[in-house]
This record gives sequence, C-alpha cells and structure tokens, in this order.
Amino acid sequence: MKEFLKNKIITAAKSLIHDFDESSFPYKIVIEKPRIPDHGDLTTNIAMVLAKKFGKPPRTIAEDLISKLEIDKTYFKKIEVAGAGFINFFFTQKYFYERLKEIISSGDKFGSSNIAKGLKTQVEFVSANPTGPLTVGHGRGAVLGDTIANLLEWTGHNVTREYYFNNAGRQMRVLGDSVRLRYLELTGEPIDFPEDYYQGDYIKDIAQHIFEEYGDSLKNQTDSEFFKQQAEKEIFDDIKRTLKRLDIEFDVFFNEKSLYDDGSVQDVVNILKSKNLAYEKDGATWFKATALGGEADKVIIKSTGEPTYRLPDIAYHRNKFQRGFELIIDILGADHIATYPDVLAGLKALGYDEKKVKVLIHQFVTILQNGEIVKMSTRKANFITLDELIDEVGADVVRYFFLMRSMDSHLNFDLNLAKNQSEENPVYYLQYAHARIASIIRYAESEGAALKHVPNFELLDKPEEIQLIKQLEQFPDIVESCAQSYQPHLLAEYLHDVAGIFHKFYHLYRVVSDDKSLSSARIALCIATKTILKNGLRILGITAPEKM
RNA sequence: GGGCCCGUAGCUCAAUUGGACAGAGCAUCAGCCUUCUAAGCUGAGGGUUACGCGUUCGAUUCGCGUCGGGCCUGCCA
Repeated sequence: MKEFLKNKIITAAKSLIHDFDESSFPYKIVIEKPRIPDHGDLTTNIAMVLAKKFGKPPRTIAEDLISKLEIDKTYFKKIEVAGAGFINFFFTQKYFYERLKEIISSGDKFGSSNIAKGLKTQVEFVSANPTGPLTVGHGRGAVLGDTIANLLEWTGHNVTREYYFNNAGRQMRVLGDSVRLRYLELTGEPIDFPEDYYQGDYIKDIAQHIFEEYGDSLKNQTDSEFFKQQAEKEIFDDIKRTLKRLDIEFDVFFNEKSLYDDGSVQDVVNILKSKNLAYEKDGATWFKATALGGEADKVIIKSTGEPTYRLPDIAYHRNKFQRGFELIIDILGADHIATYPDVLAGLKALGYDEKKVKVLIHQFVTILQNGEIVKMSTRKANFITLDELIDEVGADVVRYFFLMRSMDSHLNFDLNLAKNQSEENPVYYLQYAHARIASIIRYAESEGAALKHVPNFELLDKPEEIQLIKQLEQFPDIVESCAQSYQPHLLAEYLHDVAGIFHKFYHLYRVVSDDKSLSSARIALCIATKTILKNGLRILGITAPEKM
C-alpha cells in the first residue's frame, strides 16, 4: 500500500514539476503511519519538503498535489491537508476488511516474506570459549542473535547460525590446570590453588566426575591436556544444554584451530605481506592498519611467534566470505568493541567488501542483587549463570527481558525484582492475551458458534474493532523493518500493543453472543489476533500458551 | 588523553530512525468479576527529554561544547 501510494504521489508531483527528482531534495520524502490515529492511516511530508524549492507555502502545495492525485475511491475514504502541510490519507473500512481476510487465510505464514530472496546469511553469536558456564551477559547476545536470525528467516534470508570458539589458547590451558589441581585435591594430595585459576565450583564438579571414573589412576599425570579435554567436553555440553533451554540451536560450531590446520592463518599473513600491508618490527609481525585509515598499526604475530587474536579473527571472516555468505552478522558484547575495526580493515586489505559484515554490539547487562552491582568474571566465579537465571524466572521471561530493550541500552537486571515480580512480568501480558483468545475460541466451539461460513466483516464497525484490525494489519511491515534494522525490541513493543488493544476490545464487547453473524465475525477477529500474537511470539522464541 | 554506548516520569525502559500532543510496565491512589480467562480493564497523579549553542518548516532523534555513568584503548581473548 505504501509503495502504491508513493508512486501515485510522485506521479502527481511530476505533473506539477517537470524536473522532479527525488534525490535532489535536501530532506527525505517519507510515507509512514502517523503516531496519532486522528492523523490518518498514512501520511506524507512531501509538501513540506517541496515548499522551499517551490517558493509556496506547504499547505498550498499539498492542495495542488491532492487535486492531481488519481486514486481509487474504494480504498480511500478521505485525503486531507493538516498541520504544517502533512497530507493525511484515510483508508476505507473495506480495505481493512480485506487485510483481515488475508491474515486469516495466510495463518502461520502471515508476516513472512521473501524480500531477501534467499540471501545467504550468517549470524554468528554467543561464541564464548568453553571455559565455564554461560553468564547472564552471554544470554543477551544469545537471545538477540537467535531472534535476529529468526527475523531474517521470516524475511527470506537463508540463515546459518554459527558459534565460533577457541579451545587452544592460554585460557584453556589454565582451565586444564585448574581441573587437574582439583582432581589432585580429591585424591588427597595437598594443593595450593592459585588465585588466577578458575575458581568456580563447576571445576570441582568436573574433577569429581573424572575422579569417579578413573579413581586416582591419573594422579601422576603432569600434563593437563586430558583434563582440559574433559573440561571442554563437559562445559560445552553444559553450554549447549543451556542454549537448548532457550530454544537456541546452532547449525555450525566453528573451531579457531581449524584455521591453523588448513593454513588459512598463514595465508592471510602471506597475502598481507605480498600486498605490502604487513611488516616485521621488533621481532613481531605488524598489520599496516594505518595504510587503510586505521589509527595505528597492529601486531598480528607476537615476537614469541604466537598470533594475536586479530589474525585468526581476520582469517575466520575471510573464511566466511569464502563459504559464500552474502550477509555476515556478528553479534558482540560491548567489550569487543575495539576488535572489530581491525577485522574489517583486514578484510578490506584482503580485497573483500567489508560492508557485507554487520557488527551489532549490544551493551552490557548489569546484575543487581540486593541493590548491589555484581561484577561479572568467569575466572573469579562471581557471575550469575544463565542457567540459574532460567531456573529463577523461566526461559520465556529471560528471552523477553533481553528482547524488550534496544541492544544499545545498558540493561539493569535486578535479580530480586525478577524473582519477586516474575508473575507480573510483561511477557505474561502477551501470553495471557493469546491464552485468553484460545479460551474464547474453545468456548465458541462448545457453543457451536465457531466459524462455519465466511463471516460478514462489515459487522466489525466498532472503533475498537477497527483499531484492532489496523494494528494487526501492520505486522508484515513491522517484521520487515525489525529485520532490516536488526531491532527485535520493536516487535516486542508492537506485540504488547496488539495485546493491549485486544484486552480493551474484550472488555467492551462480547465475542460469543446470540447474534450468530456478529459472533462469527468477532471470532474471526479473535482468530486473526491470535495468529499475529502466535507468529510474533514465535519470532521472539517465546511460547504462545493455549491455557494459563 | 583517544574511541564507542548511554543520560527521557520515583524505578526499569520506549518513541515508527527528523514529524504533529514524548509513551508503556512497575510503584502510589480510586473504581470494575452471578455472562467468553481479573496474569485483565477504566481513571488519577507524575516530564524544562542532563545542560548550553547550532542546523531545520519541525529536534528526544542530527552537529559542536559542558557535566555525569558504562565499556574499550596490550606483543591478553
């Protein structure tokens, strides 16, 4: 509808100005749904934008434009000039009834589209190394990543969910040593547990499992490799289990080590050197980031011969391009903010279009417990695990909590509040609306009043009914814009509004009554609302219960 | 010192990406269940959008500056 109208308006504008060229205007011409319902169903600012060029008042231009518009009266009730020169369009109810019919016939698929035409897309998220359980901080990235992937799937992207990890670094060596020490402790050896080892109880659990299986037969093993491998396996299983509870599954787990094994890392170094974008200094190898507009050159291989994280990261992203991904999305926490410019510069240096990589940074989650900020560190084990959080409030609440805010706002998670008020959590507002509709439909069926024939939508003429249809009708636009801007929280807000308008409708009017035709029209409206809530919640990864 | 994010109601956060009168939840107060789910609905109070200047027909949104908070800023990942 938007596109249709835009073409009409531009045609009208062209008949007024010969050399009409949209791109020549200083401000953007937009057609959008106004915030305030009184301002119509769609509105445009075109008259204001044209005013300066024309040297006429916006309102006059608006009048002229309207007189030139050729528009079908069956879908447009009224077109008016308002405010500073907005042109407001009012649709007929007939238009909305047709949209309602479409929602019902499309059902589970309503809101999905093929806009991206199968664009090969990768979403990389979580990517926590297996050194400990996922924290609440990881949770935000996990839920955001999965939901953005859902949104992209709904808009026709061919999505691969990928988890990148490194099990070869110093962190992992320390992990193995930590487990070995705890194991020795169990065999009765006196130990001195260093402060910078992993302090968490989960280390003791892993050691306990090893002890149960092997007794003290590994007592004299000085190499920690075995312990490391056991720890990695157990921790990874744990991570996957936690993600599964949030309904998150990955298509690919990509190990950094494979980039060394297949020579990719060395390739990158060679290519950079051949392009004269890498050089040796002080025994280290440097990436000449300054040649590409970077602030300073960066070390990619230390004088010890060990690469810094930048090098494999660049090799990894090169690998993503080599696998043919056309859109590459990285979801990172704010602590990684400094790393991605180097990676992008590296890709550019290798000749890839770094604009295909979208780096989405989400801000931190601050945990408040008893009114105090809990500082998070896996090493010190003073973190709240994601698992514990799910235990406390449930997966639906966790997902909704992380999705209801924009990713660049710092998030305060008050644990006491989340526990105490979990029953008043806003997610229940949405789920309750869905369950309530399910209940109404069950009741209608038991009364034999269910949808038997094509309902007469014209009977839905109450303001709240129209308002509800208008709200539902926007769902595809919302999905599309959320996907395009990578902002799931807008969908959460939208669904909250849907639920609110429905609840209001419910309290004002009876759905199932003696009036059979009216009942069946209203049941249809309920079914459409349920469809939107269900589809929306599915994208957010939140269950839509039939009963509560 | 430099970079990124943030500052909006008592608290936690929105605001269709520059639109018309800045909105929700929680908290507070007052109402609504013998009829389809009261995890709901209706109403009230609560704001100089941190502050200043600028761009614009129009600024919570863009630019510059000041103040305040978080995160980065390593030959750690």
